Amino acid sequence: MNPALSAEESVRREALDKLRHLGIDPFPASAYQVTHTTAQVREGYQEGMRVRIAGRFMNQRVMGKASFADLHDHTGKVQVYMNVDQLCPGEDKSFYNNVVKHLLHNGDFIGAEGVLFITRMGEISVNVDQLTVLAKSIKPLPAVKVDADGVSHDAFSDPELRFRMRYVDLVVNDRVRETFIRRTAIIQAMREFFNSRGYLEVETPVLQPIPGGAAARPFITHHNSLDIPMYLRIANELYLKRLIVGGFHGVYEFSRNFRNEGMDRTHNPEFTVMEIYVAYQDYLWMMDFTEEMLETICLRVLGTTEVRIGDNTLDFRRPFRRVTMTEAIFEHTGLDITGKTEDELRAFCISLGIEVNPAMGRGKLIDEIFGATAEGKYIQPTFITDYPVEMSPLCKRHRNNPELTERFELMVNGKELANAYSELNDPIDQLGRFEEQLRLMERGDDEAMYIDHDFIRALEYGMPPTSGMGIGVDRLVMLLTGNTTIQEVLFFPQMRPERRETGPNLSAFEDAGVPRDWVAHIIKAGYESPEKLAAAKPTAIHQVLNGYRKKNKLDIPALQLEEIQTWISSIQG
RNA sequence: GAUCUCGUAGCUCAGCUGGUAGAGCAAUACACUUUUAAUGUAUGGGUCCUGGGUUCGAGUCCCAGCGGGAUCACCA
Repeated sequence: MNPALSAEESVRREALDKLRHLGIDPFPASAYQVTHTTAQVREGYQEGMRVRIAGRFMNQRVMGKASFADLHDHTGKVQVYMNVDQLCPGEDKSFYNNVVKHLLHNGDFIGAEGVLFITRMGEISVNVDQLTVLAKSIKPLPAVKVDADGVSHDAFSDPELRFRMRYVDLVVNDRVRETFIRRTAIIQAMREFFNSRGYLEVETPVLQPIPGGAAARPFITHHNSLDIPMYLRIANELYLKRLIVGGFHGVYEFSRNFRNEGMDRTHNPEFTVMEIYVAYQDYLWMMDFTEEMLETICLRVLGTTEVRIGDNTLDFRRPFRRVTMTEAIFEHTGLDITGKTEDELRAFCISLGIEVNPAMGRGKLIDEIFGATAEGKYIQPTFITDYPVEMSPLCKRHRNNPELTERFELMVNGKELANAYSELNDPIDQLGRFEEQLRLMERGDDEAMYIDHDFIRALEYGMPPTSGMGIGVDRLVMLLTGNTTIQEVLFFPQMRPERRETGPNLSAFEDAGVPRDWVAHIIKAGYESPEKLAAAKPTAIHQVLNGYRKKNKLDIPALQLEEIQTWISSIQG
């Protein structure tokens, strides 16, 4: 009877003790060797076959001397049938009557051994003759029921609780487990696609002295023995290019990146990007490669290139449409940005109702126009190519137009999914672009990039022509699992930490000599702290507590007045 | 960071213009040896997020805080 526990939790804790009294360890140490998964039972059914399975005991249906329950394991569930004569062939029926009917609870892990049969209702079941408690669950799982049509009743649906307690979410919501299995399948398909072409998976620093490779606010930490600030990476791009300088012809990394920015349904402070760099290739090749990769992943993981998301059906079948940035803006606004000055573009932005400020250069203004008018319109996979040079400081200038770059972004469902360049490998141009970023920073652009002099030095030693591509893994998983929030595809999305419950301090009572058994009752009786207890008259406490004991039929000795006086003098020190 | 919105039993939710805290599932007890959202009968379970305020009286109205969600902004 701890006031911090719900009635159900108390019942389960009492069941622990009762099991121990019966000589059953609720948390046995020894391994339990299963012979089948529940899926193997369902698929390889043979009447009379003996199986040993293990999993969570769920949704028990007691019918007197017989009962049913579902045993859930990582492959699904199978029904177990327990009747008193099978489980207790001798005179002593107490295992069935006590343990099975009263001391097992929803969510307990059990092992079950028995023979297979099919019930009158036509369900494959295990007629259990050996049942082993493997681990008690002392907190009740949400009571989700799924009916014959697969409809969930009383689903565990509160997003806060689901994301804070993903372990519970995974147990009671099957779809969640499937989403994460598919996430891993997508990543594996991608990895196999790269490996089959001979590209090398690598690892590069997460802790970086300069947060380079992208424009974003970093998380800052401090290295004690070097006594310098360190940054969690916002990107790994500059390190992968160093490896191309070093002679690898193709490298890729699944990079967990960290950005100290807002959180919403498509942004988490840490997120995963797959970046790949291939020597001697350009962005045109990379478009072909990206199409092929996505088509392959879809076929491998989904068996089709079509994906339903919301009201849209996306098709990842090659080839994807290719549109230049200039064409895209013309298509959606009627404006041809070719040759337009910064002032003309700014005026156009204002006419579209886009907020502008003096820090915005020509490239930024074009990007704003695109973002406001065109970006959301590309539902089917579409490559947007040839971005203005100011927006792309790490990208090679376009072979036909020095104001543009050889860059593409892949837009899917109105959002950016991938980003790729013909990588800038001219060290002098690269330094100039970094210096331009510095000027933007001085103009007030807080997203401009830092200069990484070691990276410049690497380029000075020579980097082959290279194309690189980055793809948002979380967003890809969202698309291929039909989810619209990033939290649904991350096991543990970032949330504000829970406030620690500042409940009554139980040990403070024990320190004052109050018997352990009494502490919870004393709090429940209204004395929330030792100080409150000491402020009351000992005779009154004596009467209240013994009255409480009698009313609640507590199985602990009645209190003597002297004991209470001892506590109080102890509290008062 | 801004705006809107939500916070009631273990879970999902009702609770009207302020008047004794409700349901289903879950739990407990009993009955029931092939049930399956098992069923039937009975019982227990609440700091109505927290703290102030208005009021004879607040789950309900007001203010502040905490936490979530949505929409923005920033970004991928």
